[in-house]
Amino acid sequence: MRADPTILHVDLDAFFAAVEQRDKPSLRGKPVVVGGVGGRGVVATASYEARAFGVRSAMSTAEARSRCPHAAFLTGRFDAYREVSGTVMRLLRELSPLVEPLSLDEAFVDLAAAGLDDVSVAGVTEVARRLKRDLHEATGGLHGSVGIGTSKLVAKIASDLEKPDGLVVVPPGTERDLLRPMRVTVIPGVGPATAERLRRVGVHTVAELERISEDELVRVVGQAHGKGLYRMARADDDRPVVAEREAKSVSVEDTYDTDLVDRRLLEGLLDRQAAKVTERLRKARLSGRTVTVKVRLHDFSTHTRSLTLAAPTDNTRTVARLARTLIAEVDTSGGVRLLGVGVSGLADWIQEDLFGDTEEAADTADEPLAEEAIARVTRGRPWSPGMDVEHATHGPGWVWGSGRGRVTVRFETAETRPGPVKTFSTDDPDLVPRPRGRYDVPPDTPEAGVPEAGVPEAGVAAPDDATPL
DNA sequence: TCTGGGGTCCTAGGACCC
DNA sequence: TCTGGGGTCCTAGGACCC
Repeated sequence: MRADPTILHVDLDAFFAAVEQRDKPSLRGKPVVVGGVGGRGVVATASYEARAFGVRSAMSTAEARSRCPHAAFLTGRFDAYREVSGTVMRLLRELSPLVEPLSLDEAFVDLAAAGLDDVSVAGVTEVARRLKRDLHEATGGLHGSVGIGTSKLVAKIASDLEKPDGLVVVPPGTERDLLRPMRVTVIPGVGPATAERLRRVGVHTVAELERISEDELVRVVGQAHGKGLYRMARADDDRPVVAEREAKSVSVEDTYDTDLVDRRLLEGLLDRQAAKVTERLRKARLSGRTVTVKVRLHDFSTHTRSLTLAAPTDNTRTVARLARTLIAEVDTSGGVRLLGVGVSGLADWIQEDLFGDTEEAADTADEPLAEEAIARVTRGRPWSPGMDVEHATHGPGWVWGSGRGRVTVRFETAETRPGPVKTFSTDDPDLVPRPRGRYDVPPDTPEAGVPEAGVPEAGVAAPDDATPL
């Protein structure tokens, strides 16, 4: 805990849904749900209009549909979210060199490193007001909630208090009074399992948590968690804002619409995932020693099998071969709903295979039977709801929905007013996926005057890159 | 119509080493 | 011929976060 309120936490309000409403004017003021749209999808973000109907993050999309059938259900456009996130993070770094992103829509900023003259409550309140205004302008209308306090704990809790579009500064010395009446679940790290353990010893609020001894807490929730909670209950938190964090693992996983049993199919899918993971490793110039296969069975039980190599690898065939070996150790006969491949124990990228074992895209060419089955099972739809498209004569728009050989498009962008809704054949050559950044940079922002600024070279989505959330 | 995907951190037992 | 104790690595599972 610092003497001055110099830790700031920003959280963009209903982030994914807000970006969709920005880029799709007809959805402004309407319920929007972003997440998986398949039979086993869950909600990533719901707009506040959808939350009014009881739609929440992590709820199954099926339940969200029943609660709010008239909402727009969209798959995520992560390139767009990453772009907006980048804009926000740049803004924060103008405020202070010490910025710690927690996710695309959240970050801590250390104002002590910002060289401010005035870190009084009034001073930092003014800083936050300016930040919210700048953020609103730079993002084309998004809102963020800001919390400021003497620690990460307090700043994070504060940003949540007046959502959306909130601004809460917790004056030094008032932290414990703020926390005491709150439920223990406000403390990050206290989820359902920990809350239940605490409930069993009569602890529901932070005030009650404060009355438990450290030894007792360690007995109830374990060593690390217990000691941490003992301090958090007293708002005793001096964790630093850490700007650069290195990745510890890279992984890919997919849940399938139906449970899979066929061995060759599972192996073919693992090959694809191994290719994806190693491609990401190579792009990041990383390699790893431990390969992990994750399997979720029909009964939702989750199993992992891992193996550590003597030297790090980023080789697709090495990872694929290990993945096949590892899955053989799991009884998958009852059906597999999720399959994943991960690599951890990361090292800076090392040149390997000096003797010419060159990379190949995939290792499935020798199994054409599985290829067909893979194509049937893979959920990447060519036209997923929400994706950006362009029609030769009607111009830019986005996919409302598709099915039975038809795709319905709403013609509008952030700048063009809502236009017509039209339906096409899914193989209409005049309709193509639209690369990011060509129409969706709002006017009157710094980016608009400098076209290339808002258009990162990686922002072009491949046609088949419609991976569901 | 149950329960995503990408991560981080912790625990606990066994192997292995000094 | 009763056997300590610490440290580190590996593996599997689980809680939690957004």
